[in-house]
Amino acid sequence: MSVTARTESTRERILSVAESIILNNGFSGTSIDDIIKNAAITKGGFFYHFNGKKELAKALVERYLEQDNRIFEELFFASDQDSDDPLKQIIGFLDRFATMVENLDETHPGCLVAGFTYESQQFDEEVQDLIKQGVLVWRKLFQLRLERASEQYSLQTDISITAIADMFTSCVEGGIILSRIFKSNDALVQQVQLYREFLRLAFVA
Amino acid sequence: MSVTARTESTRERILSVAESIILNNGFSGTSIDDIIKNAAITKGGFFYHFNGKKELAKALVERYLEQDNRIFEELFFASDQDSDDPLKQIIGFLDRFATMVENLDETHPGCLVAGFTYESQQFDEEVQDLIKQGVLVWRKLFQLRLERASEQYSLQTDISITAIADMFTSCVEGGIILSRIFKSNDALVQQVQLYREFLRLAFVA
DNA sequence: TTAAAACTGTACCTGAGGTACAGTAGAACA
DNA sequence: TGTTCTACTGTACCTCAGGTACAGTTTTAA
Repeated sequence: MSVTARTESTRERILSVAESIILNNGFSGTSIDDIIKNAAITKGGFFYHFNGKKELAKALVERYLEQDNRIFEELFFASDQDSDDPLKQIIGFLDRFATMVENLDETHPGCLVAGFTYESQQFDEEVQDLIKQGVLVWRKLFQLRLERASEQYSLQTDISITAIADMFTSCVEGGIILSRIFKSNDALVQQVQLYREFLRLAFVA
Repeated sequence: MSVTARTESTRERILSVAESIILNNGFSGTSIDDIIKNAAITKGGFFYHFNGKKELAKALVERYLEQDNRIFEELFFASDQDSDDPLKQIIGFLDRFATMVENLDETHPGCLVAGFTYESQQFDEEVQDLIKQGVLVWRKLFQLRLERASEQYSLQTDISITAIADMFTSCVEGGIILSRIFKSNDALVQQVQLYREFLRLAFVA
């Protein structure tokens, strides 16, 4: 194991453990002691990797968005193979996303972006901007295909394509909250399916 | 001023101040000192009204759900006057809700239910159950009317009426998160309008 | 074998959350 | 008018979390 790998695995372990605790206790509700106990590391070790909690927050958001984008790209890559039709690509993506959630062993862990939004004053401008840029990336993923779809299909609503693109994020965030409250992934799966149904009804041949 | 009124106004002031700070800093991120400074009260005064932070949390959720239900009932009462058609009642409600959000001076303050969901381990079973019951009340508000609507209209999707009822909560919670990230109520208004559009397209005469 | 990276261990400071309780202002009631 | 209770204020104190600092130890690459 190289030095880099050793470092990365410890750093990654800290981030992974921190994220899972934070999603259930909030950022302020999670102590560094909580994190180091579960990551099997000492306080000194923690501060070797991160200058403090603020730096951890930034690293967590960066890591979360990277992981998320990787998954989204994979799902869209698979769906893009199936069809050239932009609407079918989106619907394929949503079906794959729903299946992925259905196959989770436990309730969806939650979204760091949403969690941090309800504690936004704890973070500096930089982290808040990272979050905003992250959501804009999700928007773009859908907006591009929805705009192409609106050329081939007749759109049955006046609401902007941008808002319809954001509706994915909205349904997922809303669905996650419902799933956490009801302690079942069904709610999230259903909200994603409902977004799919909306697109099916709003774009007619 | 009666004794009761004096008490109630102080207690109410504490709750109101606490809610607004908590929605921006999280529950754990909000200190009792933060609350008492902004509520112009001493620590002793705070502990006269609440036995501690846990009791405050419970009171906050109870108060939030009561206020929320009062607003929802008012909006539905107004819409129920306009029409006997259950679908039109819901659409009237959504339009009024959207207008209410549009008329807010500042960005929507956020939803305590969503905020607490991302810090759920900080609260005991009782508070978590209060939150769950609150969401079930919102579900019922829509489900009753949607079921009646499904008798008069042809429903264009297989997804359950319950999930369509929960979609209101989902769109609002998702819309609030988007609005907070983009620092504009437009996103929330649009997501509510999109739910309206979904219902319009899903229920055909 | 050496030097740097990746830690451990300890000690210490500040401030938040919370407890306890004695004292006091003001309304209500007799 | 004085009494009494509610609704506080003020103070003092305890514990633990967040964070700092840094010296010492192990691990790894060259």
